[in-house]
Amino acid sequence: MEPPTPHKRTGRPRSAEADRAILGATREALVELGWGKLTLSDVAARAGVAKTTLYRRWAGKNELVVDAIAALFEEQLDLPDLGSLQADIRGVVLRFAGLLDHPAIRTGLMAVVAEATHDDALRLRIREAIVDRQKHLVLLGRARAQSRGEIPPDDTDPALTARDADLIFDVIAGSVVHRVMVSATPVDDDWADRLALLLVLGLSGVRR
Amino acid sequence: MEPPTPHKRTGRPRSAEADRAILGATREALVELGWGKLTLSDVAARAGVAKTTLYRRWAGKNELVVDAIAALFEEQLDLPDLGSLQADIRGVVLRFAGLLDHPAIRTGLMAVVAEATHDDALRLRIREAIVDRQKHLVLLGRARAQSRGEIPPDDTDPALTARDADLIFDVIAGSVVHRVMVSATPVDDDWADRLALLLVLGLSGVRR
Amino acid sequence: MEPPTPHKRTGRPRSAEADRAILGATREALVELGWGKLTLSDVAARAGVAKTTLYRRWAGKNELVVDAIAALFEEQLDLPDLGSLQADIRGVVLRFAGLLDHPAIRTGLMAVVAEATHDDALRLRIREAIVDRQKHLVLLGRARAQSRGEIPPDDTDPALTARDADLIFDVIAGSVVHRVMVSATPVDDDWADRLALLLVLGLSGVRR
Amino acid sequence: MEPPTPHKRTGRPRSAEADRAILGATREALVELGWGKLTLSDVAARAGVAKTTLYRRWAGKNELVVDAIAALFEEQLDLPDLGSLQADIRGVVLRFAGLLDHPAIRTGLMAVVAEATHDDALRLRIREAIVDRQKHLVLLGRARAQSRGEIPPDDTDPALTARDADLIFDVIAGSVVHRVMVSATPVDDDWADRLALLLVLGLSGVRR
DNA sequence: CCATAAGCGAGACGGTACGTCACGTCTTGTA
DNA sequence: TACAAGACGTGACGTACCGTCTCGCTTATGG
Repeated sequence: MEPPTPHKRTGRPRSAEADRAILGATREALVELGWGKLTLSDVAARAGVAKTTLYRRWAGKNELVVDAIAALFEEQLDLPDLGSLQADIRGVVLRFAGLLDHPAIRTGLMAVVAEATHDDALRLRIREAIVDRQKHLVLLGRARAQSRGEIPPDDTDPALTARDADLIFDVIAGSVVHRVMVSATPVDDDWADRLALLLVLGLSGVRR
Repeated sequence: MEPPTPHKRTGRPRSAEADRAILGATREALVELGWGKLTLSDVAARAGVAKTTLYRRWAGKNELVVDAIAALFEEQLDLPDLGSLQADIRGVVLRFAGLLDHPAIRTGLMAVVAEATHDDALRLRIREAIVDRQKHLVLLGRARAQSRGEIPPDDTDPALTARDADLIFDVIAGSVVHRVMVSATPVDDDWADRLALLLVLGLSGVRR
Repeated sequence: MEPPTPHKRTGRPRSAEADRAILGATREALVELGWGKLTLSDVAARAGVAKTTLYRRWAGKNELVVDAIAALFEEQLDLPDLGSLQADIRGVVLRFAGLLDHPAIRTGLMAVVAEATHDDALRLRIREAIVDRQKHLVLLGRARAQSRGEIPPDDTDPALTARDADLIFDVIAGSVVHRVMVSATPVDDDWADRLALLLVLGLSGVRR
Repeated sequence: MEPPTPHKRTGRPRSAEADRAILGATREALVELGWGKLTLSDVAARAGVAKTTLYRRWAGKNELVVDAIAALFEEQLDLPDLGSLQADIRGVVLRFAGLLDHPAIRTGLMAVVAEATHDDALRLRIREAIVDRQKHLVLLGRARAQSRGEIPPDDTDPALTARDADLIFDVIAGSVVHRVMVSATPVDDDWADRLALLLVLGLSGVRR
């Protein structure tokens, strides 16, 4: 969440307060207006900040929204120990779905992902700011399950380990997003249950 | 693909050639520029058509882009019988990933999905034009697996049946989309294999 | 005064009304605000016209102000026959000074001349729009004086003729401008009288 | 040239070097960019000085540029005795035109004059720093001509005397400036000759 | 068979937001 | 206290697209 464009040592330092206000105003505007109607002028006005201050820190709408959303992910997603692998998966699914319940997050996230299909720098930024930070949840869940004896200990080959984590991550995140965005059906306890069960059963043998 | 706004009989008829040129130009521009930078003036120029001609047929950017993308999904996917449930899943995963390999489809699909997050009519249109056409594959695959004896016959409750099909559909489609769009890693044979295995194992017990 | 950038035959024609409104608004704003505070956005607003319409016709503030002032010169400067060469000169001096009495014209004219010292295109535009159109007054005045027998008929060499006209023009215009701008003393009847007398006497022998 | 805003004794003294660098950079930028495009940030950068240093000494663009230009007019013009009134006039015309040959003087002088049209303090400053210093040449020239017997001795009324000197000054200076700035034609020997002749002849009778 | 009614290209129009620039002020750390 | 550096709020800039609106012209049908 710190300013993405760091600066030299000299001169007046950038206001950290401004950063906070801007990201907050961005989320607020995103909720009220949605991606399409959100304008940087409006964000600046809401944050009580000059437009130039905003452009000094972010290159454009995409970058700003990525950071604004990333901050939400940061604070919203964690993985409380619910006692079993299935319960842990169920928990993270519901939590993720809860995030996507905010219309602004839903819209903003999809919009930047869409833009990222033809903007590699943007895709990289999304990866760093949002995706990679959540992937550790998968690793954490697996470690817990191993310590509980629910799944066998790690492969000796770390490449295989990472490969499997990536698969699980794509399945969990992708399923939830597709459910919410495309099927446009809410993620309820029952659905989360069944997805968690599917994964727990499947995981038992996915390693070859 | 015919003009969505039909017109009276009299006067000079609308040029069908223009419709084709506009939709083609839209897809082309979408790939090059993405949703955000795509402008209707540019589309008109590419199509060799006046802006008025374009606005006579479509109400705005959303409608135009959805139509342009929907045309790409006209033909239904099919599901050749590959001998086992796992092979069938693997097949449909690779086939779907193949679709997303086209830049026009990748960019366009994400763009309209993003837009649909705050446009219910648009979401409905996507459902009808794109999603529902593919969902029958899940049902077909299950029927085959049942006839092979790989999974037990249908629940007596058709609601439960539909519920499960929806889950599978969200998992398959969502995982592939997330892999391609967010993780930005190609879907290869190995990944498809592992996803199919995960599902086959998981399906054995997901029914309660 | 017609649009400086002519256009093709096709498409919607430019509004002549807009041109009139813009030039009028420019003069009005020039009077109220002066050159420095005059903004094109404000001019557009006064004229009830979009900023784009303004930029479609003029490249910038300088060009616009030149045209706005030129129109004033056009309508204000003429040369009524006052019966003698001295009276005619006196008349044009007072008339020119009257123009420079408007603070906005004074400011605007000097500002564009100052800018023109390092902008050849602008200098050319000033020449064409303002200076050259007034120079004919010198020729007209001379012709009248010759027909009255106050000065001898033209040289047979037209180059010499033009050379002399240029000298007279620089002296009259320059003296008035210097009096008003630099000496900051009003041009009154007495001063005009004495300048006219100086010139009439001087002209009697300036030709060699 | 000393800092117009004097300061207290205590603390670090202001750098005289900075003053020189700033005024030099201002003249340089004025020639390159003209009044309109000249920016104080740019001047500061050229002078290797911070903007604060600049604003500590001058209140704004106007004040800075006037000081920068005034320094060029420090040394007074003189008037060598060339043997006749006409030759003396010719000499001062060429000398003044020579001054306007420097691009910095040409541009800067016009710029401050333009600015002075709506800034009385600025006009006063120009009068004191530039104009009045040159006006004594007119008086000197007249005295010489009188001692040569070329023109009659002074009026008994000193007001009339000053009045005539002002007229001559406006005519000479104004004509040269108009020739150089507006007509954008160089002042050559021939033009100076003819202007001087015009004045000598005219002066013979301008007194009433 | 030609009048009517639309379609069409071109491009101007009133808007709105953009992203940039310079202004003049301020807040740092260093001299 | 001066100074270099540079962030800050402000406000105009000139541009880009939006969706609408004339224009003058073309192309089908139907009275």
